[in-house]
Amino acid sequence: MTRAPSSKPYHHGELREALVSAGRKLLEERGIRGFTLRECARRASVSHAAPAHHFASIDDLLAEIATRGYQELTAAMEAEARRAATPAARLVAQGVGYMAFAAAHPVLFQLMFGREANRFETPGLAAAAKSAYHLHVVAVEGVIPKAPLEVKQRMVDFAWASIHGFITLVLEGQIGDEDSPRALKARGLAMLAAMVETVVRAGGDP
Amino acid sequence: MTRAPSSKPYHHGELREALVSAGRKLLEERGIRGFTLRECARRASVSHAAPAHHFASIDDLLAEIATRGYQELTAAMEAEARRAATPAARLVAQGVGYMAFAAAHPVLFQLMFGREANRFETPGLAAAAKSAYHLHVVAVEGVIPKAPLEVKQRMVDFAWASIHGFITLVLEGQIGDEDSPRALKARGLAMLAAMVETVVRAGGDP
DNA sequence: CAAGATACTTGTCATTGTCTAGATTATATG
DNA sequence: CATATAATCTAGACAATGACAAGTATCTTG
Repeated sequence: MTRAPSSKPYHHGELREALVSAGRKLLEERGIRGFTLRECARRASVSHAAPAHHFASIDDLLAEIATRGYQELTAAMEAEARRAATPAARLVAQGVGYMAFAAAHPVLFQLMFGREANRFETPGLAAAAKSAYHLHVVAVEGVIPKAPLEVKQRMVDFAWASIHGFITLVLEGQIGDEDSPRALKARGLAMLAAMVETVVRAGGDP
Repeated sequence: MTRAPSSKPYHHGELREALVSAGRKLLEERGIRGFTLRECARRASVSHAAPAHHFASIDDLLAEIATRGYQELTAAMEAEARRAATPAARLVAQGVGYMAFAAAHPVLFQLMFGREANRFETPGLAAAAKSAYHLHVVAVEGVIPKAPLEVKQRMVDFAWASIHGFITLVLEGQIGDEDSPRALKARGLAMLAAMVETVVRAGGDP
């Protein structure tokens, strides 16, 4: 199918993918401000103007990278969730998946949830973000299926905010900067436990 | 005291302050990626190389702007907290102040809690961030003074994460993008109420 | 095989951060 | 007060960047 290029063919063949992949690495290495189109092109072994045929602008490439990020985040949450036996365990597990993804790809995560990627609004980006969001909704509904809709919505806000806030503060060094990785994980799990307890109570009280 | 410059004196007089002030406006206008030193210089009516005498690099200026941001955030939280009658009300009020500040200065807030400002580590930046953090500690301790230290610490994590996560998701458009400002504020308050209830319960149970 | 579309290169432009050298003003020392 | 010295600013230069234009090579389709 795809022939192995002997020397250097004029057509790259999979330049779009190569740019996304190189860009992702570059992003983690140098941060958002250090991200450049030309360096992506260099790493893909093409000229500096080649990317223009696949991405309208640097923001377009960033949006694509962010989109992939949302897809991976969703997959990471789902993978953890599958191991959970109860709805409450699933909510915790998704939180663990969420945090683990963010910790593994801190700059990508910041790109996804910063305002930079959204400057170039792609339908794919919105859809990918939506499906990650949907996982939170499903997990919370599993825990409090009989609660009124408004309570459910508020608890989705609450669950997501706790998870997202905690890992964001950790990544920025505001929380647990002096803790061992082990201790930090315990802090995260304690946070998730408190969150789930709140959700359970909100559904089971009345 | 400070004479009003008739035409254009060679020395600006307060260039450092002018750069910080101009930079802050520029930041909100164009986002982090659109922030440039030369535009700051232009807005302060000096040459492009003038800022170098006050800031070692563009990251240094960004760090200074972030530092001011933390100081203002602290002040905003304290101002709200002063109106609160009970410890629980204070915890909520500080959360309101936190969110209001973030909503009023979204890009500055993103700078403060992104990884960009921290690339250039200033002692002032760390101190300013610390004192904002300290307010959360004090507020939580007020609500559950008799709880064990570890519970307190976990609840500080929890409270801060909830507040920070919620407003971050709002700013990014992930939460409440279709709500009216009024409805969104209600969602925020509901979130804070759920958070405070959890903190109270964590302290009063045993 | 021809013709046109696609993928890529080279060259260019204004703009950027940072550096060096020089000009101007403030301050301190005698 | 005079003058040396430091602080502040300007002007010019450099490599790097994002974007655009124009040309070249390869693929595809008729």
